[in-house]
Amino acid sequence: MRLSDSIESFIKTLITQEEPEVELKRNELAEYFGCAPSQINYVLATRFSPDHGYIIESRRGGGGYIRIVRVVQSGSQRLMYLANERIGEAITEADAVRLIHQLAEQGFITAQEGELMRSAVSAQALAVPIPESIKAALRARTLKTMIMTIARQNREQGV
Amino acid sequence: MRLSDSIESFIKTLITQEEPEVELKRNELAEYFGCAPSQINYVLATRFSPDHGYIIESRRGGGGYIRIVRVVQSGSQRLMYLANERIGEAITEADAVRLIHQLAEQGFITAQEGELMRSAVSAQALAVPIPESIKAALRARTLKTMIMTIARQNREQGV
DNA sequence: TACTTTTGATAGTCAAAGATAGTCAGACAG
DNA sequence: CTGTCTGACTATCTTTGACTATCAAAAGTA
Repeated sequence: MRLSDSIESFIKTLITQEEPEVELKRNELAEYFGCAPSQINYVLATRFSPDHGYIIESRRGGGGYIRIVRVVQSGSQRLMYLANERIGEAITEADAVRLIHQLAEQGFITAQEGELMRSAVSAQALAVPIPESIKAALRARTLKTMIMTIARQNREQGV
Repeated sequence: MRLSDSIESFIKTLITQEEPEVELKRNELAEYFGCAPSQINYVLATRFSPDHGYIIESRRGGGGYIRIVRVVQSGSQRLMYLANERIGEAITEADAVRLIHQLAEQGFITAQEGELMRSAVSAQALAVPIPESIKAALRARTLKTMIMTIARQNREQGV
């Protein structure tokens, strides 16, 4: 069994129905598995990304931590579909606007939140000197991260 | 745990709705927490700055003190100030988080909208291969655009 | 008395050390 | 070739201590 898989499973046993978030020390976890600390980052990046339905928060320095939050039930469906199939690795502004509109129509977000999301992926926000391909990737990641945040809020409110 | 957080909480329990200011002795507080007096300054600088919505007044010498006052500002002028002066051409994630927190505290946005904004400028959203300098510029533009959107919403609602 | 100096009590600043986490290029394994 | 893993380097956050600045009151002085 691959190390990454073990770490992944381990973390997943810590995340339960009642408590869908864990807080870890990167160094402790690395020591527990006898691996380089950066290995933890690799696992987080490849198995706990927004694409997988997770949000990561962390802090450096004394008392630092990594918090892993599961925002959607495995196979919870509609949002994951939107995130993975509809958005993918890149998305145009026009498609993003359409998607946001649907989210609002389906009651996932309020009109105000929709406008905020639209601002975040607008040409104006992305008006920095980088290739359009990178902008499309940024739009995708930003949208997905925002959608995961919404999902998390909904979950916390029992929606 | 983290000393700074304890001190921060302690001070915040002393500041209430009815009494938005406290007066403290730096040395007494330091002794209470068993730390170096300069630790208090660190907490004030990182958690009670004007950016956090507080003003500090103090006096040295015999009978010296530190007074912490929570300030409440409002109006869309404030939003413009934040967008133009406070953000500039680039901003770090940490600064962005502080600013968003302040927007929420001052009632411009809901806590949920704040989290949405946070996610839009999070490391996770910006995890594409571009230099940190570009990311800082993107954060700045994204934040400004979102703030302008909020300002417009407020106007339309006559806030 | 009126003015100046000294002293003790505070608070402020800053740089260094300590404690974490993040990034990325390259080695490695299947 | 792809995905995994590591290590060196970087970034960020916290804590401390030595040194500095300020103030009020007491003491000294004319």
